[in-house]
This record gives sequence, C-alpha cells and structure tokens, in this order.
Amino acid sequence: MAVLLDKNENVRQIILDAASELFVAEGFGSVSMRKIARKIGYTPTTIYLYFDDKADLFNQICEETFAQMTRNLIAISKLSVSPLERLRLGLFEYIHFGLKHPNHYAIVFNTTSSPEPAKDFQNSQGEATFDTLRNSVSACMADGAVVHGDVELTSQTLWACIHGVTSLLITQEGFPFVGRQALTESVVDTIIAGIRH
Amino acid sequence: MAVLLDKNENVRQIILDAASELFVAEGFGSVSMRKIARKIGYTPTTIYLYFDDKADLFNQICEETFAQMTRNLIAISKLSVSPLERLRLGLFEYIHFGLKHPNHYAIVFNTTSSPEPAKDFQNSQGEATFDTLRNSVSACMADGAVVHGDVELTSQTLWACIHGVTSLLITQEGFPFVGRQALTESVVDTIIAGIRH
DNA sequence: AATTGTAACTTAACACTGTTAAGTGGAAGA
DNA sequence: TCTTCCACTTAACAGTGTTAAGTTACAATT
Repeated sequence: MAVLLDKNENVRQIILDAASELFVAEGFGSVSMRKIARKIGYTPTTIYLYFDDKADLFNQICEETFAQMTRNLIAISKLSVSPLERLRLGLFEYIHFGLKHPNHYAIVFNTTSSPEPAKDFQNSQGEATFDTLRNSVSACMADGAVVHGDVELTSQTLWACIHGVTSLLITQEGFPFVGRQALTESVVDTIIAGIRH
Repeated sequence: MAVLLDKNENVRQIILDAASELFVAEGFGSVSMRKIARKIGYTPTTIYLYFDDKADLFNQICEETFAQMTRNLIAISKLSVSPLERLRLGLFEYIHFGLKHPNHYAIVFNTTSSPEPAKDFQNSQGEATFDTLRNSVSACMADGAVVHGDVELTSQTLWACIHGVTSLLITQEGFPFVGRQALTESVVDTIIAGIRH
C-alpha cells in the first residue's frame, strides 16, 4: 500500500519513472530491484522506503496506466453516437490499449494472485474500468440495440472475449495470427452480433 | 529439447512425476529445481542431465497434458452429432480442460516467450490442438450451420474468446464472476450465435 | 586380473534474486 | 549544545537457476 505520501514525493516519482521505463523495455521478470536502484543511483533498500515490495511497486505503475485506459473509455462513453457504437468503440479501445501496454496488461491479467483472493486489481482501478463496460452494455439494452438480458452476465461475457484476443496476441507472439487488426475486428464483430439476438 | 531417450528413462519419469506433482500443487513460480531434487532424493544437478533447464522441464509436463486435451477433442470430433454440436462440445471441452489444469494452462498461455518467436508451444502440441478446432469450424461451414467464410479467421476468433474465459477465470480468482458455468455457457452461446449470421 | 571407459550422479561454486535488521550522517528543533 | 529524526546505506539472510569439475561404480576390453 505504501501510504507515505508526506515523504519525499520526488524520490518516489523518480523510482516510479525508472521502474516504469525498465519495465516497459524488459518486462516484469527481467527487472530487479537492484537494477532499478542502480539506474537512479540509490541502494535497493531505498525503494522499500517508498514501496512495500516489488509487487506493490509494479501494481502502482499498472494502476496509473489503467487509470488512463478508464479515462479513455469514459471519453468514448460520452461521444454522441449510438449506444451500440459506443460499446463497439469501447471494446476496441480496451484491446488496443492492452496491446499498446503489453507488459502492464500481462502483469495485471496474466498473473495469478496466489494467496489473497480479492485485494489485487479489481478493488481499485479494475472496478472503474469494468463499470464503463457495464454502463455501456446497460445503455445498449435500454436502447434496444441489444436484447434485454442480464447486464452483468453480458458484460462479463464481452470482457472475457476481448481479454482473450488481447492476451493471446500478447503472449503467443509466435503464432501465425491472421493479423492483429483483422482478428480484433472479427472478435468484436462476432460478439456484438452474438449479443444482438 | 533433451533428447536423451536412451538414458535411464526411469529417473527421467521420476523427475517428471515429482515436478508435475509439485507444479500442480504450488504453481511454476513456487517450485524450484532444488525442491524437486529434494523430493526425489537427488541433487539439483541431476535434473539437468535429463532436461535443458526449468522451462524445458515444465514445457514437457505441459505438452503431455495438452496431448491429453487433443485426444479428448479428437474423440469429440468423432461423435455422431451435428457439426455445430461437435463444435460446441469442443469449445466446452477446451475451457473445462483449461480450468481443470490451471497451472498447465497458465504456463502455456500466460507466459510471453521473450527471446524466441516461434519455437515454444505452437510447434508441438499446440498445432494439433488448434487443428481440431479448424476442422470443426470447416465442417460447420460445409454443413451450412455456420455462414461460409474464412475458416482460419473464424477459428482464431473462437479460440481467442474461449481462451479469454479460461484465462480470466484462472487468473482473476478474486473477481465476482457471475459463475463459472454460467459465464462459460454465455461465452460459448454468444460466439456461436455470432458466427451464425 | 588389471586397466580403461563411461554412465550417473555429486560437490562446490557463480552470479544473481527479493528482502530486512541494524547502522550512519546530517539537518532541524529544543 | 544536545537530541531527535529523516533519508539513506551496509551487510547480510535465504533463497534462485545454472554449470564446471570431480567422484564413484560398474561394464567392457586388454
């Protein structure tokens, strides 16, 4: 949690920036606390004055990133196009954002939160992100663009599918995919067709 | 690759069994080479006589497991029901199998194969698994149960979606899902509806 | 029977990893 | 001046994957 907001916020940000840069370039596994410390001219121990542990540090980086995604999704939800079109654009934004930040996406979604069952991601930024999807689906049902049904079930269904493309394209780099854009469009088209009767 | 087939195959199997057991119980990250060695009464070094490295060892465990999934899928493809029903059953089998072997699934699909772009999974068991899906989709199109179109694109679309549920249910344990079975059925129903016009 | 070869396994180390208890230097407040 | 306390470091613990080199013990050859 690291609630040391009154400490030297400058150093905290320096750590976050350095870690983020290394993280994006090399991925979670290849970035060590010692490497980050070396990069900013401090001892590894210093990082522990600002963050609980390695997981905490990278979770905070990821939360910042996913907050940006939520902002993008909210912006889309305010566009003056049909609810269905807003839903479609939101689904695309999710996938594109994930593909643009593969390391962040992977750390949040390709990691089993072993001991704790609930505290990890969904309590913070995840809830907000999923809310935008839920609202979008709800609007489509109210509009009649999508058959009236269980908003939660439908939202989770859509989430599962767009997560699937994103995750697969990130982790299975070697697979001869038909093309990122083509596959993304096909998934979005298919699931939207699927929830409209 | 570890092509020492003529060596003491017994020890090799002992290592595989011990590693598999630990792996299923504790996951990849928590199982160390020393732990496996301790369990079977050998030194860690011995494992390297039979396997290239930790990744190789666990890849071989995963391949055995996924070979079983392929056999299950092939069995389903031979059932005397409609092509569409066979497709549906295959999709369910994929998801259920993944959920029954979460550690194996995660190591294959939630890991970025950083340096090598193509050798990891898809060259071996992955190809065979995906083939069954491709054939099933192809049969549905020939049958007219699914609109005629790009078999490859459609297959990859379906794969992405069923991977999505599987992956999400494995990694996001803390999320208040609507229910494993309900979500699984919803995803399968939605994408099947989506590819039928 | 003595020697050689080799298969199977071990010892000991390298170069890392995350993490922490205890210690240090200096600035600010009493 | 003395003391407190913040920001940071030193040094270590307990582990990790991995490997070069060494040791048995047994089989085959001379």
